[in-house]
Amino acid sequence: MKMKLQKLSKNEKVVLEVVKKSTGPIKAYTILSDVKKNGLKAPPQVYRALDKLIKKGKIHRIESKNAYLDCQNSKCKTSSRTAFSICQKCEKVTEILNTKLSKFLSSFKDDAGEEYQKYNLEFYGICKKCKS
Amino acid sequence: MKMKLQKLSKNEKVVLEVVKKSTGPIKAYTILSDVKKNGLKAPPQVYRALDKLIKKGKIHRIESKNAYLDCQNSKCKTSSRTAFSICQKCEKVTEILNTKLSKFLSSFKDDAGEEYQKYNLEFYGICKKCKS
DNA sequence: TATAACTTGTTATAATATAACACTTAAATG
DNA sequence: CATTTAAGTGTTATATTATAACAAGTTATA
Repeated sequence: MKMKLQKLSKNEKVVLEVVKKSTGPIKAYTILSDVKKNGLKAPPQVYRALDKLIKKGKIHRIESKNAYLDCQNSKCKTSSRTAFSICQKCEKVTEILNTKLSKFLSSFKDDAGEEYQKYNLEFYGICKKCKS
Repeated sequence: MKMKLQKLSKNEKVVLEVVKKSTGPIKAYTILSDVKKNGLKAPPQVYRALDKLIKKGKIHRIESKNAYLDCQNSKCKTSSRTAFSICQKCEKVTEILNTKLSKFLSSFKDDAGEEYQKYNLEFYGICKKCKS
């Protein structure tokens, strides 16, 4: 399966750095206020970069939080199959990299016998830290 | 496991009817314009009803679409464990009710050994109709 | 009937995201 | 290497989605 080089543009690099250095999922407008020192000024600049970074597998979007998270998987080439655990107390989000899970979901057939190339799974619970 | 009666208020009934008669996921402001003939006028009235309906297991929120869908599962008492298939072409959304899937996910343990009471899974693909 | 819990109505505004257009830079092609 | 095509950028304005805050009405029930 061929892969594009996925080189990053200037704005994409700037945005990715901000997402990377965030300790958790970060919101688009938080990114925007942060990258203003790099000369970026308007929402479309951030959203465009985020969209590309997602397509290039560098970050993920946490749908239930409208927030963006650095991809923790060094082997993550695409953003097509994602799973996360989300703490409902401290809001911590962790990417789940679990072969058994991804195999199960990738080969899952619905009642019509269809498989899916792409999925997003979000687990909600209380993380170990918050439990103790 | 005890269950509240889950009686619906006036606004909740009105909003639920609109969601039910929609052929697919429906957006909050589409609901709003529809329920104006029932006297509802402002977003909070709709959003409040939607939130309650979700809690009562009557509807689901499709996170990646910011849209709301009638629950197809007659036994659906809570909205805590959901799975959907989403056609990327025609946008059709179908709730997946599959025991093997729900059992797998309900008993899934992450690397820290934690299980989760709640999850939302969204599969993306091309539906049978769009394929043919 | 008092009172608590829930529900509603309303205005305003916050938060998230995209359209559209002009312009610049990089890459691919002959 | 000149051309032209594609990708990226900057900018303004606006669309879309959602909530805060508060006043008042309704229902359940102690």
